Amino acid sequence: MLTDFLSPDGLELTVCGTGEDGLQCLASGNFDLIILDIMLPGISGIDALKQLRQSSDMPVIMLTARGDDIDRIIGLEFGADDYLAKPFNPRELVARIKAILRRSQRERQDTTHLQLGEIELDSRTRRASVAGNVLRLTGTEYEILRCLLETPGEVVSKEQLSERALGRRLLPYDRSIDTHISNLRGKLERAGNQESIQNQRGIGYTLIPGT
Amino acid sequence: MLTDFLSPDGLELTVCGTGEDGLQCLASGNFDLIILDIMLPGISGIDALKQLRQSSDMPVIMLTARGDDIDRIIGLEFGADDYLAKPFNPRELVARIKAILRRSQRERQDTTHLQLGEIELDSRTRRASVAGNVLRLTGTEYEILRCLLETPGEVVSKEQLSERALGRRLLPYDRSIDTHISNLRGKLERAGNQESIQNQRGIGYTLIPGT
DNA sequence: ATGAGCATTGCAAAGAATTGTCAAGTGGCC
DNA sequence: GGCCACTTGACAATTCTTTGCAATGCTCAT
Repeated sequence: MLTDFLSPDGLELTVCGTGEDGLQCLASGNFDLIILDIMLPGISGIDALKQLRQSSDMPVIMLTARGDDIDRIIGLEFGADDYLAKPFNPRELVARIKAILRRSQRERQDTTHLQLGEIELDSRTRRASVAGNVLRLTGTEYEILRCLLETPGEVVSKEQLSERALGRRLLPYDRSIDTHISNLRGKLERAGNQESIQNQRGIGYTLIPGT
Repeated sequence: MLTDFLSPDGLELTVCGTGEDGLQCLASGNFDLIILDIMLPGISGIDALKQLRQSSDMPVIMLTARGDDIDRIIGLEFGADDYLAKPFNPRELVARIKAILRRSQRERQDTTHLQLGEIELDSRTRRASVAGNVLRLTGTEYEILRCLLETPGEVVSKEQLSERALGRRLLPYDRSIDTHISNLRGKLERAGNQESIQNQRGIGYTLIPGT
């Protein structure tokens, strides 16, 4: 039933019958949000939530029996993001899903001030600088640098860079990222930073503290 | 209230009522991160931050009144790492605390310096050197040397090396590791180091203190 | 102890895949 | 048109893998 209501809005849904099923499903797939019924066969919704929260802060909307304040309060305290009493209006569910997705998306991209060594990046003004020299970066270059700065020292795959900076999947024989990286390196070097972006062959790129 | 939300995640908290209090508290204890309210009795949060930044680069999260852009911008310019508008979602605070701790922890351990005899390895810049001569290692060679340096004197199996340096299982008839070891030896020797990488037949390789 | 037989390793060289970079091409926008 | 950002293609350079063979080490029967 839910699937019918969600798909017109471009939302995809995977249904799991039990808590165990759900947790297993989570491990195997890539999801943005969880709708969790308190009343579950097997482990309870609360327990499932508790377990989930140990490893993830994925948004959760709880479904509770009507007026069941206790569950609701407990749920919110264990880190649910919203709740809905059954029976619910499907349109309301869609609205809440969208509200939460919007918020969590904003939170993700809302880290304001990134810095590594002499490289600084202010997402408020979308400006980057090296040792105080402001860089003239294009939009794509800025996004790539931001991806790298968010996890300094760790490898970021070209797939990730393509999806986040270019907004599309990385295609075979796609040289765009390579070219952007090359240009970005050039700008960083001209501003005084050497060898900060390193390639990990077949994996991606790493940003290391520069000279 | 905050204490209740932070302790489940293993975070300890010390609360100070005023800015003066806070600065004094900092001097006496060992902290990882500061949550700073702009609105403080006594000196303002901004002033406290300014003062703090003269002697420390400890991570700071600022709490501002909702939508108070001015405070936020000033705060970031004086070196806050992130901000949160009041009233805030406690989970969001926890998430940001963790993000910042993760970052600053990584920066700290990225300065890790491995050394054995005259072989040195700087994981910050991913550079290796022998007796001061910087080596030109490829990514894989660097990873292999790092594996060996992490447990000097102990045997590291080829399986481990393959998984950590190449990111795949060691296949039958796979000679890649052997070849990389060979090349690595060549580079070490040319830089002045003799016989540091020894083979343990059927088991793996060992790094021993060099010449 | 000795040497044949087997598995493992060292190393060089060829081959394949990935990446760096330049230059040209495309398309949007003023 | 002219400018700018992005994409694409070409070519060289780099890095990794595979292959071949000689060298080494281990086991076991003699």
